[in-house]
Amino acid sequence: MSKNKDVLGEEQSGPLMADVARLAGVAISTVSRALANPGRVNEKTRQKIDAAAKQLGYTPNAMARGLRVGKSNIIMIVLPGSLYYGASQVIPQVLQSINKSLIQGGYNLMIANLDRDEASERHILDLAFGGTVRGAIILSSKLPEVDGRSLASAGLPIVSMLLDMSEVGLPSVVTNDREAIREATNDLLGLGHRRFLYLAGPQENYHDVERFAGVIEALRGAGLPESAVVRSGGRLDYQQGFNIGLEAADDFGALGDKPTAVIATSDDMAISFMSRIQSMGLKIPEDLSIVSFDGSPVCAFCSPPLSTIEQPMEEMGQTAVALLLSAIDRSDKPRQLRNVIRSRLIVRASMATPKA
Amino acid sequence: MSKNKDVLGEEQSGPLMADVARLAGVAISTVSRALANPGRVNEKTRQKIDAAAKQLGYTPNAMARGLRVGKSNIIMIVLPGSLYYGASQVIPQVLQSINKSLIQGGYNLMIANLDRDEASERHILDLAFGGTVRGAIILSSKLPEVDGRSLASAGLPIVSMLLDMSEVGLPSVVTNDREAIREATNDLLGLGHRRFLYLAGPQENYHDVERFAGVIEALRGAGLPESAVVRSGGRLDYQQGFNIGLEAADDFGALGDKPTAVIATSDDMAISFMSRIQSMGLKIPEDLSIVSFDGSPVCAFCSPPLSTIEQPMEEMGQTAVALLLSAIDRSDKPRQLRNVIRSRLIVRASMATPKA
DNA sequence: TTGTACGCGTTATCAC
DNA sequence: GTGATAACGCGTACAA
Repeated sequence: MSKNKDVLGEEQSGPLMADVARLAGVAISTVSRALANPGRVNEKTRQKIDAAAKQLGYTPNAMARGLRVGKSNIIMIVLPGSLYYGASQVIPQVLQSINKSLIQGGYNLMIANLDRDEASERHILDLAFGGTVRGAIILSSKLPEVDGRSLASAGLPIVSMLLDMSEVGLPSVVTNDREAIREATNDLLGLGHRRFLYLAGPQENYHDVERFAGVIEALRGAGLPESAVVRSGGRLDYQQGFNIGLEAADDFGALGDKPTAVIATSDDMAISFMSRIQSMGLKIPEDLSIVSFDGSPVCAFCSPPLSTIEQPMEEMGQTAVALLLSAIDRSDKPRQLRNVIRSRLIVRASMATPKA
Repeated sequence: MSKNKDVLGEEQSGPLMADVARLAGVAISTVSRALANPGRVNEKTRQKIDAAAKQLGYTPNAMARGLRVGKSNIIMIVLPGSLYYGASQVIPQVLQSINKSLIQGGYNLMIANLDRDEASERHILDLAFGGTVRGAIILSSKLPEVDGRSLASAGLPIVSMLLDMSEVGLPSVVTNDREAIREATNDLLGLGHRRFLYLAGPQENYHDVERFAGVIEALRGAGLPESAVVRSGGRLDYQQGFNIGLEAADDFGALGDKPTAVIATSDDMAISFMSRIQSMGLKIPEDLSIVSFDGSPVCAFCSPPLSTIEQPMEEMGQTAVALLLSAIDRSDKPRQLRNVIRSRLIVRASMATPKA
């Protein structure tokens, strides 16, 4: 029985299963079955029930169902605050891709921000332990852990995206950063470059390690020493990639033996770096070649157009969701924890043969 | 009693209120009170209960509470698919700002995509009528409506953001688009520009109308006819702002009496437009001045740096949440439906006096 | 195939 | 101030 009261100011509550049952002339449980397992009910009664439900505009109550079956249909995505910064377009792409895949599977997406304060950790843990969410996709290297509660021990399926956490047992969807940047470096070597500047991200994290390793591997392959690359950036307190690029440009100006090619770990850094470098009178790519990471659409419209390594966010999101849902449905462990999605170098005019 | 079974493969379920009650030696209802209304319980027993809860790592079940009190603590944000495109950085900023404000109020944020298909509408309606969400913030001009169910009649507090929907009774948080673009146009007039190109957004929507009106108002103020501005863009099927800019640049090339200033309704359009215009041999700002909308950080690093009208997304998000929560708590109507947050023109080198 | 009865975990209403 | 008890709306054994 709908609790609708005609008194204004009262909470409205839509039609209940009981209302549908009464209108269709059947028991509540029959309605329940007709809606959930349409197969286990007489075709004729099912039609009666469907008609009644439609007539009343009935919508099942998700919380009541969730409580009863002991499961929610909400997945949370854990976003570190630092990811929000910059032009990388990563967040919208990831969210749209993941949400789309989730909805097809009957799930909803909830956002959880993981900042550096304990409150945000506690909040995420409440979501996990309070039964609000059924699984999590994390884009953070650190799992929330407060007061003995830990996201890892919440009994919740978790999939890591962007960061490889297969070593701690989490299914992970990552790109082949190291390989991609190695190939990009090889391209630069092939053009004749012998001295490099590497713009590190804000943290000594997985990506930084992998990407720098890719550069080193390429150098080794060409018989060059590690000293052929100079590191810049990597400041923990800089979240805006743009700032890193500016600082790095200043660093570059102060450098003695100048590199002829720059490898940036994000498009933001590359864009602001290039801007300042050009205002210092240097020409791209004549004086300096640049390649970066992220694949932001805006790179195509820089002057000169910027070479960048595109990360297939759409596919990563789909894969992450697929892994998560399979972990939820059949609780079997995935065959391989580490799932690599290949990224792709988009070559543009910012790379050329060195002048001297 | 926690249903933990030591059998592997069984669903884990954390400690219940009953477990806390037993450990503290009190009744379940007392635990409930101690946690919800700490004032209405003896200080000493409250401490016992808190200790027991902490020891067990108890987290209240959100669905059970929601079912009982008939309210959820989830807010949904309705994002139109078209908003995801481009470099405008609008989505991440909005999400972060809104989520932060919501969490402070004890709410969580759920994402709902509104595409052009009926399925996405139905999905949003299920969320609303199924009791999953307690309120909605919409960034879409159209409210989902399928099979007689309509989001407007879901009995759910709704706040519109970016788009002014005060005319249909929805509290709205908008920027002063028209005024801001009028002032920007005035600045261009002051520099000596008399002929303009206006790059319209993908739809004849609220923003387009407002912004174009701002241009016209400025022209009128200067005694110029409406024909002083040429419209370009505004194609419905183009979602990527970058493409609009490219098309518009081609349109510009074919134009007879060439404008000397461009007003773009998004940074994406302006960036790609400028890129192609420059590759056609024209110089910015000598041959053509440009100003655009969005305030993307990347504009500062274009060549030349791009003047843009910054929309204070952070403040808009906070205001939207404040409106929504006040509508939830005290169900009184807000004094004013239309809430205007002032945007701000950031002047950069892309604007100058016309050559001829 | 359909109906009856109970329980999911919590909060609110009542007595005590 | 505290404890027993009845809901909240739905799913699912079990019986019919």
